[in-house]
Amino acid sequence: MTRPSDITRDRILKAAERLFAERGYDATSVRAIVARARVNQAAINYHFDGKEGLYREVLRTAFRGLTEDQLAHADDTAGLPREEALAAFVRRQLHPLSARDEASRYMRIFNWETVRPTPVFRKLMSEEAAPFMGLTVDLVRRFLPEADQRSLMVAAIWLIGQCSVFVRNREQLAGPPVALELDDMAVDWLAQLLSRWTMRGLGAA
Amino acid sequence: MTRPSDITRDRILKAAERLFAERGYDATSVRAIVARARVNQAAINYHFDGKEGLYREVLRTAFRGLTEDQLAHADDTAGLPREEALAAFVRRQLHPLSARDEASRYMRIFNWETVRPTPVFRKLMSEEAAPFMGLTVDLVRRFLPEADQRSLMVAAIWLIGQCSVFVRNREQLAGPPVALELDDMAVDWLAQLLSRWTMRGLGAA
DNA sequence: TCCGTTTTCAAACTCTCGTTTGAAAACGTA
DNA sequence: TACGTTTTCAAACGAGAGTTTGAAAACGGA
Repeated sequence: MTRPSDITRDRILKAAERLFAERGYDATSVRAIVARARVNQAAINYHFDGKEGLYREVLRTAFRGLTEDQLAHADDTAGLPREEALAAFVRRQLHPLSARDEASRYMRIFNWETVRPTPVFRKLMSEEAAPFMGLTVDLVRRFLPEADQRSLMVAAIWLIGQCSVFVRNREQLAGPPVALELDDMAVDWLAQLLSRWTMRGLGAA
Repeated sequence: MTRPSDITRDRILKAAERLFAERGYDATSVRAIVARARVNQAAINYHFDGKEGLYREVLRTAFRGLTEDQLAHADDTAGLPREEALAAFVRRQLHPLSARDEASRYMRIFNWETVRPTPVFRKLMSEEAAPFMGLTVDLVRRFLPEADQRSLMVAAIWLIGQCSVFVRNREQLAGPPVALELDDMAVDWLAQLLSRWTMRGLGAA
């Protein structure tokens, strides 16, 4: 494997991932991508059938990367008491805060999409978000056993939203007027705080 | 006042506000703006010294409009019991869900900025967001009278984040796999749900 | 009314974008 | 080695972007 052509493909993907995360789809030019990847300009059209096709590929990678972490632990948490399962879920959702890795970039790509979703993203979302949403709904159901489906859905989004506001706005929150510096220890502290408030909110002791 | 030239200026501002809110800065062309405003293409450069100057002006308007809107209700809520004050705050934060008015557009322009803040926006934010944050911190302090400043800050962001996740992602949440349709009645129901969970989370009965 | 200023206008300019092209190079297999 | 295929490459294309231009029109005080 790893034929020369695959190397080119990979370099493009890596460069595109970084640039899309940093500037968004529109503001990222094909020329900027090929310059960073040090490949020819026509390579994107050859390997990905255009800029949009490349973006689709990057989005897929990002989505898998973000959700597989939670999905991989789905079985573990199912065996835990609901309080511990929730705490673990929150801690994992906050993970991009304590690591400047792929997950942070993936999150950033998603941020661009939340304001005005591209058709590519909409499709991906409607096709592949179900497992993750299901997992989250299952979790909140353990606290709201009698709630209807719509309430469970809202509770799941509520839970996700509480975490994502910190992840999304980390950079801004670091500055005035909030000045919230989040080192690794602070992230653990934050996770505990959020877990406690969420559990109490959903009616646990 | 309202000389003919001011009318042109105003038409451009109104059209730009709508288009920037809808599509963001990059994806909005000056040709689209002048078409909607029904003015000549050169008018933007004449009156605002270019697209960027126009955006700066729109951003200023948006910021003023939003902060005035939020802070105008600060006095009302100060007199209410903390539970009612919180409910009113949540309902107010969810307002863009049920109205397509100026405030919703302003919020949307801000959403664009949270992904990749322009220098103009950063400055505006660090200088003028303090009153709104202060208001929110005051509100959560009524539930956490003994908490330190950092916890209060986190609680304030937590509160804001719970609401904004529904506002920001309204379009996506309407589709699969969530399929959360939010008409006016549903927004009221959602506001009640969020208020209740938040209050319990922060330790109120 | 007259005249200098302000404002509008259609057209063109320059730049960057994503994509296409056709040939050259590299590759894999017999 | 020889040959068909895959992959790379430099160059150019057409579309759309923001801006500039210079003249025409509208305005406003004397």
